[in-house]
Amino acid sequence: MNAPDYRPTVFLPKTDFPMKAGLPEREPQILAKWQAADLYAQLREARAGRPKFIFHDGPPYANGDMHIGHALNHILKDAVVRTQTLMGKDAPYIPGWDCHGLPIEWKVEEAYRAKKQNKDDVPAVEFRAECRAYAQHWVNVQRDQLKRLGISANWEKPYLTMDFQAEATIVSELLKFAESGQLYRGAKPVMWSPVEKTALADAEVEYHDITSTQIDVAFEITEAPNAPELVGAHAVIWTTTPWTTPVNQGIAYGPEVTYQLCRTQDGHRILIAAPLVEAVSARIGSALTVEQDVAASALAGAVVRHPMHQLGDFFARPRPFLPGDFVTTDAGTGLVHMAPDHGEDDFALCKAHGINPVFAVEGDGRYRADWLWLGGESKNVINPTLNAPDGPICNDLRAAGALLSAEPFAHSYPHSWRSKKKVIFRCTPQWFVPMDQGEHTLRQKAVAAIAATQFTPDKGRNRIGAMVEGRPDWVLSRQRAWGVPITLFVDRKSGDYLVDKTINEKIIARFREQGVDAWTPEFAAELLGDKVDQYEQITDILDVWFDSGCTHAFVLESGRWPEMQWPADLYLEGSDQHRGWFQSSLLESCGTRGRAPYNAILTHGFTMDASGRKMSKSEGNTVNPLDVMKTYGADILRLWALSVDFTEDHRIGDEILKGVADHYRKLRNTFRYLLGALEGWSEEERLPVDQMPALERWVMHRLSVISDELKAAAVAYDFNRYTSLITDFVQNDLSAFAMDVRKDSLYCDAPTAPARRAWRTVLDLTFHALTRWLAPVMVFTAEEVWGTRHPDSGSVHLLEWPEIDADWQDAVLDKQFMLARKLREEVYLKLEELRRAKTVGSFLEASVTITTTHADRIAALAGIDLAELLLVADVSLTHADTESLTVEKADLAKCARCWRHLPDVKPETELCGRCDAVVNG
RNA sequence: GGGCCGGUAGCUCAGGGGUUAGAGCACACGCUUGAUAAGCGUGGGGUCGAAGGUUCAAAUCCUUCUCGGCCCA
Repeated sequence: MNAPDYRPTVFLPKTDFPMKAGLPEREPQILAKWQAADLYAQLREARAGRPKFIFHDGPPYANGDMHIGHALNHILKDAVVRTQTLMGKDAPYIPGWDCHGLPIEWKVEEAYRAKKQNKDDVPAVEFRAECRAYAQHWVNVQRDQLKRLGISANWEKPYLTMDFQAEATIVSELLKFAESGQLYRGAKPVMWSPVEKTALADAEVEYHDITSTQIDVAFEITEAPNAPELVGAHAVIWTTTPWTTPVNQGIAYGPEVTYQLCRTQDGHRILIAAPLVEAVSARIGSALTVEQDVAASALAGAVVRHPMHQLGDFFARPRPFLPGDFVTTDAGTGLVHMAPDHGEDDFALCKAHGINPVFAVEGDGRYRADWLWLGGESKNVINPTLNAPDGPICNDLRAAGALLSAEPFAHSYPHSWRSKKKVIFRCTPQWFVPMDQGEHTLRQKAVAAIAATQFTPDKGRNRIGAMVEGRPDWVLSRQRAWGVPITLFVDRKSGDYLVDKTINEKIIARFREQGVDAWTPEFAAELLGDKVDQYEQITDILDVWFDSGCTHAFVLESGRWPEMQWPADLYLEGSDQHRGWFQSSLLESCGTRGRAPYNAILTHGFTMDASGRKMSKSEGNTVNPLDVMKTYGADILRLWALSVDFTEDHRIGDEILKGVADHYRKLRNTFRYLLGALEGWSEEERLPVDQMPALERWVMHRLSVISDELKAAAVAYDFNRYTSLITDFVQNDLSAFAMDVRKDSLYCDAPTAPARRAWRTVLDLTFHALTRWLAPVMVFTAEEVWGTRHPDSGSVHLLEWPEIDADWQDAVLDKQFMLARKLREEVYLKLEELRRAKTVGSFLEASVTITTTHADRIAALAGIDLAELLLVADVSLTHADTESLTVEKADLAKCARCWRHLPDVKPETELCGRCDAVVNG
């Protein structure tokens, strides 16, 4: 006989909330609602007067589409701001962009080239206007893309470093350095194109294979306090740029290198590195006899003289041996000739020993007219004939008896991207901020500020600390057009820059009105009056790192965003910013305010491809966040970013995203079940805590414990822990256990039954907790879920941390359930055998008999309905002399409505007592 | 080449001297067909990047190597 169909009498979950998310279509609709309601403004209002959490957004460069690094970075920022907001803080988010600088300048130039136009023919004002328009275009593009990610920020009023107000702030900050005497004009070797007569950036240089002249040059040793026998011998240097020999000022040796004194066939004694004796012998065409080893330490304090010393003055000065870590024995002689004007290593080593550049080569690449050797030579230094074996340099050296070899040499050499001509390193005047000036130096202040800053992860402290301790003075100047000018006037006679507060205020005021275009000769004349000819108006612009170093002043302090405060609680960027923004902000703020502009720094690693390799367009292994959003949705990308260990490098790829999408589905389905299970809920149904059965109290205990753990994770910015706490709770405690156990009550108990009301009360608490906890992660889905149940109560994002009582925590109860769940596992192991033997299908058909020697366990489980918890027909747990666990098919009738196998099933209705009462009573 | 950092199941992550290294997902098999393009259960899967060393005992501490990353040269 067929059982009656009781399905219509069962209270199954009911909801319109779709299982399939359709995020790519749904998310933009939710976004539009937020925008229409101005959710960001609502948030500010909702949190007004609350303790503030000041996050300061680092400005991405306004160039190109959002890439995966931007996406990760902004999702993390958003998660910080949203979790802080959830915890009740007033956490404003002012997004910003870095708008000046070479890459933009370059793009605009590129457009000129395409039109066969020359940048130099375009008025500077016009050129800058185009740069400004270009930057604004990408700001708009990136802003839309970041909005689509669900980032909650003040998109109506972002900060741009090219705003006139920002440009005025940057000038004002620069002048603070000037007024406090923290600027000086020094020199530094830069890539220089003698053809274009301009400095070049690294990005403007390309390498080509060319043939140069390599020469070996002998310098006579005149003093050697640690090895007197060397006096009269010759130290041999090797170079592929003969034109630098007229500017030589010393010789570098490797402190770890062993040298040898060798005798040539014609009886000269020369000093070279031991591993290079053969190579040198071949080059100079003479057998070499090693006379003695010379330790590097013997060279300390030794001195040579220049082959052209007879010219006097500069050339007559002694040239010291200097220890240089960069000296290798890969090629050459193991002794490196030092021309501080023309090499970075040379410059740094000589500077450390008080030897300064001499500026012998001018902008057009020719030796200056008064230079004693080759002054007035018409060829510039990159001219091959000047450097050739039969050219003037080699000829003079040969005549002086110093040229041991001169041959062609093929190598890769930097060229100008624009003119394709060779470039040189050349010292040029630059503006610096000194790191070690005064009693309380900038370096000391910065080091102290680092010690006072909180780092997440803490290793960041190490990294920036090592950099700050070792870094050279800060070079502020660039010889460029698109940027904030260094607004200084230099006295042509004294070389000092003008410090005049009144003038400086006028400069700042003018910049507020006109921005960087204010810095014209006309303005200089207006400021200086008849003294204008006495001063040189500086036309260099500021390194964009200085711009970004000033964002704290503009955004936190200027009052343009009244919701902000100085200093920031947090800066959050990729670990590359230890050298970048973290440091520029630190130095700028220490120089002007004596402390860092932030209390804490959070860094993230880089996103690699699926196999852990760096993404690059040429490798074709990039993952485009815009595509991910189109395919999966922003919430998937967010869940990904907040699931990985972002403090290290981490990966993204198809398999990973599919895994994230699976996690998402689990969470979504749980919400769907909650919504269905809570259908028709009304507040009258709520049951007081003291009437809750044990399982309900245990779930509340778990909610309370997890609430604490989640808060701790959010405060520590440990989002990967935050999300896994939630998914583990949903998967293990709810889905696989409590929800499974309580299906019977939810589906079959009478709606008024206290047991069912208790469970629905807990489901309601769980719903409120989960929607809010997940709101900072799955921003769109949380809103969709919330709106499905509470369509008229505003955004989920306005809500605060769920009210969960610490009193719900119950260690005894937790132990009890740990034991019960352990037992459940053991029983299921046995039941699976029964099932494989086809004795039972559903575990509801099984009967469990347990004996144990542990009376304490029986006592601990007293008051818990084990049959209910294990979803079996019945459980007998008794004390005995042996441990045993047997399972068998229960000899009980099945209730046709609740499917449980029970003793009180009436054959005529096939209903158990409970179900009979619900259906017929 | 230098500074800093990392490598635990197919994937995302726990564990940071002490039983047989864990979780979730994925996979396989099964149950259910009343969360159903869902839910539940069981299972297989790891020389903890490699090699040395310290120790009674190493995924864990040390050294070297290797692979990868960021920043510099």
